[in-house]
Amino acid sequence: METAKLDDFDRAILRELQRDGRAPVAEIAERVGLSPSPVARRLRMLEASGVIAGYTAQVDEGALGRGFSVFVSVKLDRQVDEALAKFEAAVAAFPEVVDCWLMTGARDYLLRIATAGLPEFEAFLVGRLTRAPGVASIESSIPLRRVKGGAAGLSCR
Amino acid sequence: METAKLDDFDRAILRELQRDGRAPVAEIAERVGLSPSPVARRLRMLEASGVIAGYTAQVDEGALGRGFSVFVSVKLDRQVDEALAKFEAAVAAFPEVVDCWLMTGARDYLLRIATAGLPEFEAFLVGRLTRAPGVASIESSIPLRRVKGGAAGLSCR
DNA sequence: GCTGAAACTCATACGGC
DNA sequence: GCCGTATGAGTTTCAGC
Repeated sequence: METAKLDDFDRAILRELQRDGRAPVAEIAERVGLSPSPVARRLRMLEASGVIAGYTAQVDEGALGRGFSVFVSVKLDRQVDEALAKFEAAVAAFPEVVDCWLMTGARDYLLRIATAGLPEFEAFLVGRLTRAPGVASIESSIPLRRVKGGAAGLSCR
Repeated sequence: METAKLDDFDRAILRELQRDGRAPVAEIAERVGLSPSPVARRLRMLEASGVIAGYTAQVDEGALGRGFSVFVSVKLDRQVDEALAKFEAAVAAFPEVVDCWLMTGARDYLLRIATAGLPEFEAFLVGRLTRAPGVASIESSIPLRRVKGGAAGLSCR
């Protein structure tokens, strides 16, 4: 897969699809100023090249019993490859972990945990996350409210 | 809008749509064990009640020139309503800010900034973010790699 | 509330420019 | 590489259970 060069039409199509991932080709075509055929062809190109990784419904986290988020930074007891791989495998298997980044600096990982509420978060923290392989210490930060985000670049204009 | 109660079929439909937001109704119907008609009706209900906030294409951040992320925590000089509102309005207008949370604790906001690279991040930081209304101090943390996430709950099983 | 069929909209392929 | 048309797939509506 090669990183294809995108022209203004491609970027316009991507913007429309970020705004509405189920938008019909005909509607996208009208908004970007093209007929449906080239839009469909560009779409297949964007999907095949990996620029569009997929499509997803933005489901309200509260409706799925995951309306309460906590940011957790994790430090491992060792930072060798195998230790990272084991911890990451554990994280991948926890549905409560909705986001996870390997960091530079004092903390090794930054995670966002989504559960139904504080009691459920506590149960996950002490029952599962602290027992994940290699975990040395954990710090939790509780957000009050999401100001922006959810879909990458959704509110960009 | 009332928080509707969801049954197992609704949750199955939501799971399918998180996995593939453009999945045809007929395909969803087959996977959840229903005929297309009730799936279409439930879908409209889920959209109308806000359980499905929308649909979006998962666009590769690198392809849009935003492949480099930095986490930034921000402290304001005051925490009264008007100060928060002004800062949040500024944040909403910055396309580089892809995620923003109002936090409890020592720092007021946690942001994820996405730019093309470190020089572009520096330009955004000193030229725009530090000049946003009310900003007192900023701390940056640079991630090495995203381990999990992107679409809420995508890797949940 | 689900099923199945009919009407309609939308997506894909092809010929022409 | 785009436009316009034709064909087939997918969506939506409605009668019946």
